[in-house]
Amino acid sequence: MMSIKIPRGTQDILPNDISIWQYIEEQARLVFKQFNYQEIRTPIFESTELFQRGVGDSTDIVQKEMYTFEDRGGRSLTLRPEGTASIVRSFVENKMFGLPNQPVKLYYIGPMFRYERPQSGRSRQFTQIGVEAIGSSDPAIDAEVIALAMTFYRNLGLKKLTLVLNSLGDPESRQTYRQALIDHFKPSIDEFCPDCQKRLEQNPLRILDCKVDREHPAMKTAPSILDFLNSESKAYFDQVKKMLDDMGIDYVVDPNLVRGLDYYNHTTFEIMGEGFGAITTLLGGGRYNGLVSELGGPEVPGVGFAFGAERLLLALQAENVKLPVNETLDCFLVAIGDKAKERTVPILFNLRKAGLSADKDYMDRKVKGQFKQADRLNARFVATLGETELEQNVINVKNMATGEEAQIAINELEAYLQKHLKR
RNA sequence: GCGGUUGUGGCGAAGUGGUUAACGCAUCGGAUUGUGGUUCCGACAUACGUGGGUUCGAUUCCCAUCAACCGCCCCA
Repeated sequence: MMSIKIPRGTQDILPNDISIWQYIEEQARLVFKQFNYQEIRTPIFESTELFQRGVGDSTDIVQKEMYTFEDRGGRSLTLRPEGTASIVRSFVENKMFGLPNQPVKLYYIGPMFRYERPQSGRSRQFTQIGVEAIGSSDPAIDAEVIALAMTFYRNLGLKKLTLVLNSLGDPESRQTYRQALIDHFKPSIDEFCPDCQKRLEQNPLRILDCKVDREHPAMKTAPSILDFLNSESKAYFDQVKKMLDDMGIDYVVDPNLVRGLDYYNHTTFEIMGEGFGAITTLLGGGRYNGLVSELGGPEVPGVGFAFGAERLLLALQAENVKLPVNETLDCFLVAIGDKAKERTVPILFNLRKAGLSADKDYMDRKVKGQFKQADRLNARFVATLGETELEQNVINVKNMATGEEAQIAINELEAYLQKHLKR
């Protein structure tokens, strides 16, 4: 019989690797706290319509990447492909626009799902960590969110980062720019790839993002969004940039930075880093002023970002960043003989009750094997109990780093360890 | 959705159209009848991704399929 295998594009995170995940989440929560963002947890599946309306029907995500299924009640549900739509849904549904604390500053950590061909830095289930600040259209909040992202990465020790910035302007600017793009590309659209031909009417901004036609002459002469920003949009963007300057955060402006999701306007940004061989997007975000009302709420602005934890791990690896994730065990109990083995059970339990991390052998190993096991577990102390110790009610304690040994009364073991584990 | 590479024990990795499929690591045991991270010796191990085909015979050849890795599209 063939054994059952893990679904395509998914991954087990085994105990050996879990500490780095816990570390990253811990660091993220720490920064979020510093910037005063609070955690929110929403379901990993939602009504399909939420993503169709929220993310946008013309996006690749909705057109070909969603895990959609029907439940027994005939409802169309979808495993969330991204976080923002769900957060905004929850914001509206729970009437968070009425809370006294505005803007509402939220973060989330959890799995997302996209039906795609798996490869480096891309799987069908992946982990996103993101933040949303909903309720304020102060450029300072855009800058704050970006600063938060950069702070997090810097804290972890990443150096090779590039912050890429753009503005899509307000709906009016975007509309005039859209028309300008259509006028610009229309004469030569037959020379473009089929995807771009579709994009011309659907979402001409995305043509700029096309890698296939990058060298086409019309691409190079294409108008820049920055020339189409009306005065308010331009002023807004200038303020965001100034605040980043004031905080000493470097960035490059890329007028071709068009994100794949339809809901963005004004500020958009990405953080590029060394992912896997090439430079890649580690994080993406932007402002989404129309989304809350699009999803049935009042006219409330928002801004946020999300990054992929798996890609972060790749970047940390690529930059060879060492993380402090050494797992140790306070004490390992070695027993010699059946009597000692029995006696070891309550001793172990007492250590654990006292708050120490401790373990013993369960594989009937010889003494040497038990010490090897202790070593593998990174035990700081090994307490050995044999016939001779048992007779005198003492136990032999060895410091594994220094090799020092001491013989102490069994009932003083815990106190002894507590004392020597300090420092 | 398209293209490339690969698929042998827990891991890594040789190899062959034909009786028992190398080796290394890991694990366990011994040297050291009660002490680890170094040595030496020994032992163990549900292995040729799956399904067909060719053949007297296939892990090896052919086809298909699945999966992994990488690239494209797009994105986290």
